[in-house]
Amino acid sequence: METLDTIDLNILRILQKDSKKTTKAIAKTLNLTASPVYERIRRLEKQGYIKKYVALVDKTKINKPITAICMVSLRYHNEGFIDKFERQIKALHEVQECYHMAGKVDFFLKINLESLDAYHEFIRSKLSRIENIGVLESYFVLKEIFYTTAYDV
Amino acid sequence: METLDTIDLNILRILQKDSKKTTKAIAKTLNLTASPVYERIRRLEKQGYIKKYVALVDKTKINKPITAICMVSLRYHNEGFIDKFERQIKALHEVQECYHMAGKVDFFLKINLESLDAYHEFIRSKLSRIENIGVLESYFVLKEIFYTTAYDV
DNA sequence: TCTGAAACGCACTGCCC
DNA sequence: GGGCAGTGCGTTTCAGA
Repeated sequence: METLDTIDLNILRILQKDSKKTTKAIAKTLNLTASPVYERIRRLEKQGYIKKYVALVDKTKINKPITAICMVSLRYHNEGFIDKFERQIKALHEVQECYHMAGKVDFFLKINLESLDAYHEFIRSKLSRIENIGVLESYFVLKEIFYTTAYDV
Repeated sequence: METLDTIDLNILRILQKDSKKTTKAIAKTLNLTASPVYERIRRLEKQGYIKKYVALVDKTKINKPITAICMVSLRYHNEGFIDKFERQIKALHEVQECYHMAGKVDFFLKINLESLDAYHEFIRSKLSRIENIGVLESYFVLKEIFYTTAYDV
């Protein structure tokens, strides 16, 4: 697994923005033919640089306009408790992202729902039912200023 | 622009997980032929339910192992200041996400970098140079427990 | 590692139900 | 709205350089 050259990075840049772009079109912008571009993409997939290809959906159109960031601190911090919490969070399909953090807050959760009512209900009947949660603080997104899944390679 | 039926939602579920799945394969799992699936996907794209198709890249492999969440509060909150801040943030390619929040914190930023040193340098030479920033608080991701771009449709 | 050509499969269209 | 058959294009493979 060698390091990536400029062509590889350019391919990643392009596919991170638009994975539907054809290898032919990519080849053209990189002044190559389709074959080497095709080979490189396959290599980037195989070596795990590209994890997957996904469709990004408009959350307001599918009735998930509310995004909340929820900061959670646990009461007890031994290994068993943390693992259990992680397993329980993974089972909640409303949670889109969950990070174990450094510092006084233990976890960041990003949650998408259809309404504040639904969020209230989510906290009441699901999140707060998880044992061992000490502090639970919610922040709401007023407006998405900027969002991209692309890294600056 | 009518509401989505079960087949549309199933297509969204599939494409959010794997956009490389062929219409043929999708058709098979939904007990349909390729044509109606193809038509529906085109409609979902045209009506904006599907915004784009992207490749998701492994951040550690491309040397961006550090993810930080940065909470920013502005000093002054009139319209001009907020707009200007948003424009300045968009120009920083290290920032992957930026949300205007409700509450005492004004903005959430998600930042990916190659090292803590790079983060230090980013704060010092870029973020803190933006005028009108009052409070600036950083949180670091120890471990990504769960991450998906898919909404629970 | 790239080019160029050849084979294959899927996307896409049009017509039928 | 879905099924079916046909066409073109992109993907995929391979020889050669």
